[in-house]
Amino acid sequence: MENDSKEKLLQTAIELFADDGFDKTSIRQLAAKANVNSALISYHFGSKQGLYQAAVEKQLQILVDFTQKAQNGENSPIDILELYAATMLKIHTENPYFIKLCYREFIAPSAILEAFAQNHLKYVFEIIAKALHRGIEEGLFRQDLDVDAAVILWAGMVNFFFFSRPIRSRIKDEKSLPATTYLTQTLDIFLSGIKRRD
Amino acid sequence: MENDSKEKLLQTAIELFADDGFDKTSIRQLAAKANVNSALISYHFGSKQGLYQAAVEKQLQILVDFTQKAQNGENSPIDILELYAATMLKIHTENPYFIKLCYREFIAPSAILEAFAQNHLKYVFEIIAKALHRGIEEGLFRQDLDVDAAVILWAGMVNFFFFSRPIRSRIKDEKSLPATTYLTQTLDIFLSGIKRRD
DNA sequence: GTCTATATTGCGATAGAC
DNA sequence: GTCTATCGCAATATAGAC
Repeated sequence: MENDSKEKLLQTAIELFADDGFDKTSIRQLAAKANVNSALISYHFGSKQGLYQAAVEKQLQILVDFTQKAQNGENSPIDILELYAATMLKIHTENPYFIKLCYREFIAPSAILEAFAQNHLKYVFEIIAKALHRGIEEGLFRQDLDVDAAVILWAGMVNFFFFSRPIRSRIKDEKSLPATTYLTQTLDIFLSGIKRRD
Repeated sequence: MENDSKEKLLQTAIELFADDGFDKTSIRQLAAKANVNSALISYHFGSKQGLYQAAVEKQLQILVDFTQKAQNGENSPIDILELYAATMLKIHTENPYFIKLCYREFIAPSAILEAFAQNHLKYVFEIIAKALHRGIEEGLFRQDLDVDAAVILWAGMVNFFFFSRPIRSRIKDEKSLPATTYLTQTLDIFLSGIKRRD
C-alpha cells in the first residue's frame, strides 16, 4: 500500500493533464480524483510541475519502443515504414491520453520535450530517412525523391489521422473511419507515390 | 484614437495567447504589452475569455476564404487540391500565430471551435471529398480510392509540415525545409499515389 | 472610454502533528 | 507516508471617479 499513492497520482495526472491541460488542473482536483492527499504531490514529485513532467515522460516512453524495434532485426525499407505506422497505431490504441498530452507538447514544447526531441525523436526521423535512402539505392523508390520532405510526409500521413480525431468527431455526419482502413490505404498511396517510375 | 485600444488588445491577444496559452497569459501582461489599461479588456470584450474567443475567431476567419474561393469559379479536382495547399501555405506564411493558437484548439476544442467545425470546417472536408469523387468519375484517380481516407490524408500531408515545425526546429542538425519545396513534392507524391493505375 | 483601487477567489506549497 | 491547517501570492473582475 505504501507507494500506491504515487502510482495512482501518476495515472490520474496523465488523465487530467491530458483532458484539461496543466493550468486548468489543480492539485486539489488531482488529489481528489486519485483519492490521496494533495500534499503527497509535493512529497512524491516535488511539485505539480514535477508530476506533470513524470506524466509526459511516461507517455513519451512508448515512442522509444519504436527506435529499439526498428534498430534490431533485419528490416526492409517498407518494413520500417510499416513499423512506424504500426507503432503509432499501437500508441493511440493503447493510450487514449497520448494525443492530448503529448501533441500539446509538440505544439508548444517545454523543456521536457526539448530533451526528448534531442534524445529520441531525432532518431525516429533518422530511421525513416535511412529507410528511404536505402529504398532509393535499391531501386524501389524514385531517384529524385526528396528524402527530407518524404520523412515529414510519412510522419504526417500517419499522425494526422490521430491528431485530427478530436475535431473530426465534432463534425456532424462525419463517418468514423477505422484507423486500420486509413493506414492501409495510406501506405498504399504513399508507396505508389514514391516508387520508381518507369 | 477611440477604438484603437480594442484593436490593439485583439492583436496582442493573438500573439500572447498563441505563445503562452490562455491560462499562462494574464490580463495584466496583455494590457501592459498592448499599452492599455487592463480594465478595458472587460469593457471591450466582457472578460478575458471573451477576448480569447475574439482572437481565435479572427484567426479562423482566414480559413473561410478557402471555402469561398473553392466554391466560386471553375476548379478541376487537381485545382482544388492545389488551392487547399496554397491556402494553408498562405495562412501560415502571413499568420505566424495561427499554428499555436488554432492547433491548440484542434487538440482540445472549446465551444468556439465546436461551432466553427460545424459551420465551416465541415465544408472544407466536403469540398475536398467532392473533388476526389469527381476525379474518380473523370478517370483521373483510382476507382478503388477510399475518399474518406484520402481527404484526411491530403489534409494531413499539407498540415503536418506546419504542425511539426515547432518540434522539428528543436532537433539539432535538422535542416529547415522550405514549405514550397515540401508542398510541391507532396502534391506530386499524392497525385501519383491516387492516379488511375494502368 | 479610460483610469485607480480594491473585492474576492483560488491557487501551489509547506510546517508540523501523527 | 499521510494528514490538517494555513500562509502568501497572483489571478480576474468591477465599482466608481474622471
